[in-house]
Amino acid sequence: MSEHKVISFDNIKVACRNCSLTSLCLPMGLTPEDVDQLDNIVRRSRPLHRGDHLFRQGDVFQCIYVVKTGTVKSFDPGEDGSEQVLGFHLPGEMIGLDAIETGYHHCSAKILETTAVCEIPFTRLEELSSIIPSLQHQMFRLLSREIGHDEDMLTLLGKRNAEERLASFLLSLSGRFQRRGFSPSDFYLSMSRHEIGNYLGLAVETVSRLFTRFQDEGLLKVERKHIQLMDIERLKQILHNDQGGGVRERQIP
Amino acid sequence: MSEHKVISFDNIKVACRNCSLTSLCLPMGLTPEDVDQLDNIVRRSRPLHRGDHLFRQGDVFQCIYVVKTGTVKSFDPGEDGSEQVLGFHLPGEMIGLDAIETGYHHCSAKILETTAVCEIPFTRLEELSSIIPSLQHQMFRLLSREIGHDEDMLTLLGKRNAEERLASFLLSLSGRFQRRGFSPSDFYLSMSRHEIGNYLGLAVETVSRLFTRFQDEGLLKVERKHIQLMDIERLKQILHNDQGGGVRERQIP
DNA sequence: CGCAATATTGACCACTCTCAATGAGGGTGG
DNA sequence: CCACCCTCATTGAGAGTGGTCAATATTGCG
Repeated sequence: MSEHKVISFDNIKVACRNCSLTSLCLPMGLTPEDVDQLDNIVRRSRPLHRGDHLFRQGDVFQCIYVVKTGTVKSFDPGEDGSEQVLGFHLPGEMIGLDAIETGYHHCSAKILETTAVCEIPFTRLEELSSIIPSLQHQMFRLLSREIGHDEDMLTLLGKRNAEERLASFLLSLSGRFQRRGFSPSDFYLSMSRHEIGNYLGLAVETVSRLFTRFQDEGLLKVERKHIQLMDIERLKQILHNDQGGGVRERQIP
Repeated sequence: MSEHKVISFDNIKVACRNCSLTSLCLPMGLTPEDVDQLDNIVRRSRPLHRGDHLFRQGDVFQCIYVVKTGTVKSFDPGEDGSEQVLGFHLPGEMIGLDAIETGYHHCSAKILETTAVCEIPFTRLEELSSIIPSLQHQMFRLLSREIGHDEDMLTLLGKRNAEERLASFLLSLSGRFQRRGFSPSDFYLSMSRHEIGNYLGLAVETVSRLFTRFQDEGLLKVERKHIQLMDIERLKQILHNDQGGGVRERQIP
């Protein structure tokens, strides 16, 4: 029966299975029956278009979202309109986990390119998690992963210079594309330079200059949104460059 | 029976109840019986001393820790010894949530001043969460809160200048002390200037200079570790100061 | 086709870091 | 109990990364 669904042409089911599989099920020992149960509570939304809001900060929290296709950015709109981009979400990635605590969305989420998402009503997901221990475990893992990722970003913003930040960003994208079966070295950016800079704590101009410099140094080719990483190894070297260089930052006794 | 424990002089039980209450139970509708069950799996560790490691990055993950008294700092030691301080944990706060994903600690944790913690074996906590839906919900909330807090830190590091960062840091401490019944305007820092700077993405010298400046401006009095906030309102104003000042950062269309 | 948004590039400047020297505590051992 | 040392904190001077302002492509959209 589970098999039936996988090979069926019931697009909605298959689509949802895809999202949930990627983020929720694949890594853990969920039985096919469990997956079916999960599938049953997952809803696929209408296609969303660039500029649409998936939700806004302060909205009542009802669903976790999983990107199926497209890209979503999450951001803190700030009290006065000064955004802070918190993340770019590619297919298979979840959005809205920060809303569980208060029941209201802690950040906003906006569509960067035509996107399909799966909606998972959180209350039902909780109910199911109580019944299926491995699903509960998987949920804990997902939340924990988010924390770990945010901590990595804190290190990026707290310790790395502009060059290292952009290299890290590109390599992150590269890896995420690769894991999803796309080219790790040839892709299109769905976000603007402005959004990249905002995300990395840099000015637009700095991002632009760095792209130019990276290109001049043969690290990549860039033409607007189109990126080709020519030397991934050297990009990785940038990350592990001068970390030990600063004697003073060596350690906190 | 639950009442009995509360008024008993079984210090260990009471101690553990205190931790679990603060972080795990208070905000949610756990019944006294649920709390008892939780108490039964919570262990109180021996007192730890300054410099001790609670755990190290890469250690096998077994327990969530809740600070009972004292202060703990969590940090990413970095591959070469360049630390990134990720947080300072006061009584009632949890440590180790980022380890759930992989089963290995994602960061290290070190004692800043003599500290007592409660250990909560995570496997048993998971088992209990399956049985007690409101505990599961509370766990999801705790993890979500951590994500939200990290996101706030990303905004701090990505958008705020040195002055705003230190003001935000002091106000955060102030609020957390107040919530625990201590003075919000008169407290001792358990971390060094170096650690504060590291946490805020600033050099030690910058932190030191800012303390001096804040004192000169009458915002606070500082003498080594002893801080007295003299004008909390003005400190808060610093946070909401020039955010709208930059026209260019107004919004991302 | 033309306007608006986006991106690139240059010049300048400022915030913060780095380097360096001094002072103040805190702990240890004589 | 004091001297010594080591770490931590403070302060000053100078430098540099990256931000700001501004002008000019370039693109995309109505």
